[in-house]
Amino acid sequence: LRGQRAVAPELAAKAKIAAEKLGYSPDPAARALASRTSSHVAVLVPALSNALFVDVLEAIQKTLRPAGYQTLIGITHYDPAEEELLLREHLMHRPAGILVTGLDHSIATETAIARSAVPCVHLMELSPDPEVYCVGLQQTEAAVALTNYLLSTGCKRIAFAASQLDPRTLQRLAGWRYAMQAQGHYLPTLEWKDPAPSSIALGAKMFEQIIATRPKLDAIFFCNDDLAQGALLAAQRLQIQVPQQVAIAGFNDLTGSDQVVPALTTIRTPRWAIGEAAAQMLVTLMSGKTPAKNQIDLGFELIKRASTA
Amino acid sequence: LRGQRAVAPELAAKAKIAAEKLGYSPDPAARALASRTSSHVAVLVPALSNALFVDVLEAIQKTLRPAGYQTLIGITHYDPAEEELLLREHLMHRPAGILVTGLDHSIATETAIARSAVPCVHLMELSPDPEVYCVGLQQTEAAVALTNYLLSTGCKRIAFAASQLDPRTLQRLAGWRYAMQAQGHYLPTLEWKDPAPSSIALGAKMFEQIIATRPKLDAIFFCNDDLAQGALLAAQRLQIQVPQQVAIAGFNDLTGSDQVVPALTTIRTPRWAIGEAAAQMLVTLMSGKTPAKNQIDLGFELIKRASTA
DNA sequence: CTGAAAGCGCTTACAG
DNA sequence: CTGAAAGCGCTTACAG
Repeated sequence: LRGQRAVAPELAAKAKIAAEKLGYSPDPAARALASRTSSHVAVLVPALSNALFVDVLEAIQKTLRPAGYQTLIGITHYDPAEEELLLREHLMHRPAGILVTGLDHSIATETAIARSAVPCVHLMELSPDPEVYCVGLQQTEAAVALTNYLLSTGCKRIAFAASQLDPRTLQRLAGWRYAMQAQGHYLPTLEWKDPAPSSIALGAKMFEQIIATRPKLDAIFFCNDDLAQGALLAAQRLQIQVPQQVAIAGFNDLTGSDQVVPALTTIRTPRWAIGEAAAQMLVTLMSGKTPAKNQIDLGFELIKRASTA
Repeated sequence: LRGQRAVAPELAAKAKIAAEKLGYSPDPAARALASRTSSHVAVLVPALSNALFVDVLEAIQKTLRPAGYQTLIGITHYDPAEEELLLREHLMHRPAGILVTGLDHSIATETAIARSAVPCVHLMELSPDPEVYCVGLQQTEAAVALTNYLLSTGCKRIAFAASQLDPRTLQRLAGWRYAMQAQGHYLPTLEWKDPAPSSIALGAKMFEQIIATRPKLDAIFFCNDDLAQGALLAAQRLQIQVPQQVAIAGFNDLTGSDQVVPALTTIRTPRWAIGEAAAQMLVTLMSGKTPAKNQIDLGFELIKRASTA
């Protein structure tokens, strides 16, 4: 009835009809107990308040559901300890697969995944280890590309404003730093860090602080679009012309970034494609097959808009 | 070991120690099979692109996880047919409880829930039927309150701009209509409807269309904050003064609404409290108890900001 | 208050 | 290619 066994076709058809008639539906619990694996996939993301992950999740579900898997979403709040706890809880339920964000996890998380032998694909980043399954983009390179673009428009004093300070933000910081150093424009005082979660309100606050402290900046590169959107609003309140007085750029091309005034220069990240490809790779792994590649780099796109010269 | 049975305490302690030593962890699949119920709760929300539901979900998970339940999130995309399909899939897994958004569901959805005998709590709205478990607010009344406030500031020609046209949006439309009719200011031409999902970009587009068609409006009441935020940006591009030329109001008090220029007048909805209270009510029901009340009205708050006079 | 048996509804070897 | 038995790891009555 599951199409697993070589059965005479008429017999299978008869069984199917009988099943229909009786309204039979298989019990996932019994199946899970007998087969020692469930149809659940645990997905661990840092936060849904970052619209980025909403899009990733949407793409994951769209791919996993037709393949017969249920998605269990865990929100780690960017906290490795919470991630570890969530993972333990999910592992108890013997998921068929795991999708985790990024590559930086606690040792306990890493070993728990490895020991469980549950297939696992990493989202958003690319690992130097070719054995690790991951789908993402070169965060560092994307930041280099954006910084180089800002430099090419004549900006020299380009600040980097980081919030949350999660691994991907720090990779972008490294990319900015690399590009700035390459042109001899790097200064430690151009780095702004705030561990608070990114939001429009935080972006506004950071912009006010940065402008108050360093009034002669050419540009500010925010690690996420919501911060940059907030900065644009703060600039409007302070009557600071963007990009004439200071250029502003973001990262991710979130919703609204094409609407703000001026429209935001940013890096578009292929989050739907990442979610879909990662889910697809996991489906392959869960069915016992080997994916064509262990790593998929989906790239990024520099979006030039009016918030930079 | 589960603390269900009356057991001599020393014996229980001994068992506990042995369990620790052996690294015992119960198998949820076996438990589900034997007890005919799982520890899963299915949560059906329309979309995660509306930040409102991200907050509701966060509160639900925060309440359900410590109680030992796993959350299975289903996204219906505001489509009753998709909701029905999702619910069927979830019901197959015999969830311990269900949380659904709103009260308008397909007949098949309603009967499937009823037949399953799985406890179910409805989110966001309040039912006229006292038997139905629900936690939410009076959407209609909230819209009346906001409209009356706009009227009290001297606005007469107040348009209502609706997107998505889901049940809650239509309730708000009804509230606006009621308040406008009460003052004799209602005109059918003041109603603007767009079935597309609400977003900042759609709000900008709607604002441009409305202004082009009806240049002499006093105010526009958008059914959701993201639309209103987009409208504010469009007004800025068109150099239309808010609220001097036209006042703008939204609904939900989403993130950023306090930051936009001018800050947005809106209705703050208690979404975290709704998620928490609904999850709590469901936990009570799942443990076989009767909740204190079947319906919880968590109210709303009128937030007066600079986008209205 | 405690132990041991039966059974939940499947899947997986194992015979035929 | 097909049928029937054993067993997955729990919970739930049922004896003692």
